[in-house]
Amino acid sequence: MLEEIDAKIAAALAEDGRCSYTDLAERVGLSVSAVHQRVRRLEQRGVIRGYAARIDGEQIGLSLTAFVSLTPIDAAAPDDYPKLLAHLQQIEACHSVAGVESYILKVRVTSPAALEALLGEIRATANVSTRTTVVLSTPFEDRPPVIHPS
Amino acid sequence: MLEEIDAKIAAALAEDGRCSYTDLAERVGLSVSAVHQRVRRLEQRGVIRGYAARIDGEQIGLSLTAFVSLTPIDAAAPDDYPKLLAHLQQIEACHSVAGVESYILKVRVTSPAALEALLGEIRATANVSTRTTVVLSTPFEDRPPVIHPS
DNA sequence: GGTGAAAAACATAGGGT
DNA sequence: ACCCTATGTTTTTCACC
Repeated sequence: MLEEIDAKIAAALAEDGRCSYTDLAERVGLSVSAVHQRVRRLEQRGVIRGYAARIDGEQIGLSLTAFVSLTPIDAAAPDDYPKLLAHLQQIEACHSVAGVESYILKVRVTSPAALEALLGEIRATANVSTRTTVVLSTPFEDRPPVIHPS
Repeated sequence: MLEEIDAKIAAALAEDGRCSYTDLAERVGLSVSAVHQRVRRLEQRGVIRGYAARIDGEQIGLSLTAFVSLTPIDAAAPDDYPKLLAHLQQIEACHSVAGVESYILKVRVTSPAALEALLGEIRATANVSTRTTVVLSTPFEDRPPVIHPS
């Protein structure tokens, strides 16, 4: 949880990751160096885990997004699936979930053929059965979180 | 699709959104101004849609993540659900999907009570039934996409 | 598309309150 | 924790190839 000024800073950077310290300082009413110090503390504390350009998948040929749910085939512990799957770079996210299935993956690929190949690799790597939900369109995504103070 | 140098630049910025033009220039072997120009073109073309700080949800009190699937209750066209739902800031992403359900939302809230309240708002706003899958842990998330040239 | 150089803006570290 | 100042870097623009 964040104190009010830190919340404002984090919110501003979540929205515009390249916002200058000078801008931030004006917005929150502190000096540039005070803001700089606060940002570094937010980074050290792990509140800010890094910065990223938001890339449009379509424009770089990743036109197919899907959610893939995993169900273990034998009763082996699914605890290390993430480690097994991490090398597959088409997997953008991996969530352990409560429900009939154990994990939900979000994947992005160039084509149905690439999806088929990826699913094969996932099944082979982790010994799971998969259920895939294809994304048709994405009205919005990656919206910055609401950051409330205190 | 991107030409080789643009692909390198986009990949570098996807990984570190605050990477300086000076650094980028060294990596790709061009002058600072050439790189600057290319980045601006990538931004204009919409390949780079912005920059964001990666915020750790846990650390700002958003300790509960879930996927919410929507099924329309009457046969009304679900085309404008996204517009209806956009004002709910706890919804981080909204995907239209192929499958039994029409949409998948990714939501982040502070508590089970907040999730309950949010689901009520979603149902009331969009006239849908919901199916919710709670995230237990997230081994990885927001990994930068693989950007291949050409 | 690309370069290089100059001006303006910014980041960063140090010392003081 | 914050402010101010000084210094080095980075961003940005522009004239030219």
